[in-house]
Amino acid sequence: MLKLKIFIWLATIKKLDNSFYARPNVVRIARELLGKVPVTEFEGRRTSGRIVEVEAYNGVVDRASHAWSGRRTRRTEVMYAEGGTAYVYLIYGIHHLFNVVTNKKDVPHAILVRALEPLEGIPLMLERTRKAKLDHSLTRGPGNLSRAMGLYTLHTGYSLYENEIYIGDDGYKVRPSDIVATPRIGVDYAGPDAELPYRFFVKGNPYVSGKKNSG
DNA sequence: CTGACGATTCACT
DNA sequence: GTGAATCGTCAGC
Repeated sequence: MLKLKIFIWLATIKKLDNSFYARPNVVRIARELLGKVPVTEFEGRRTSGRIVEVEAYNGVVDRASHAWSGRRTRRTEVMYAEGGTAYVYLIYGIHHLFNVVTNKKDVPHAILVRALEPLEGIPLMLERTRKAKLDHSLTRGPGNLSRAMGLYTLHTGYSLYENEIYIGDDGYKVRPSDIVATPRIGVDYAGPDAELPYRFFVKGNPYVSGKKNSG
């Protein structure tokens, strides 16, 4: 019974494509990513989960963005790629953060995926994170979820239109009344842009990071 | 070449 | 609430 359900779900999940990622409004795309399903499949080992928290980074006009004022370095170069490209970078020398590049080539928009609810491959996620049993910390917070999904800096630049890393749409819809917008976490350096309501999460979901779920 | 530091997490008080 | 972990990146010399 469970196997049949999984089979049907696998057959119905549909990869998000360029018509989703290439649009101009990164804040809107971020909100729409809630409920979508990132999938990784490395060497036949598959993990996936449903997105419950994201943050939008609005390119050159956003002081919180790595691409603010057109900054273009070896690390951030991938942000200027076409929408549907993975941007994974290392922070604090420890954590790998998974982002999705949006908009067209040369417009460095990106969305940080901050939390998800695990779906497939939970045993593999536990193995990767060296956790003994499932709890909400498994995929809560951008560092934790990247580790659980097996995403590291070596994956930066990967296309999300291939089969190793992509984001699927299985038709699940988050109720608009359950979506909360707050300022982004950890961007105090961004001056007035630190106040922008570019973080979105699913109200009450236990995998959402932050102290009170409310920013 | 050097030094400061980060879109975080976790253990500890 | 505070501080340590840990290293690639980047600005400045």
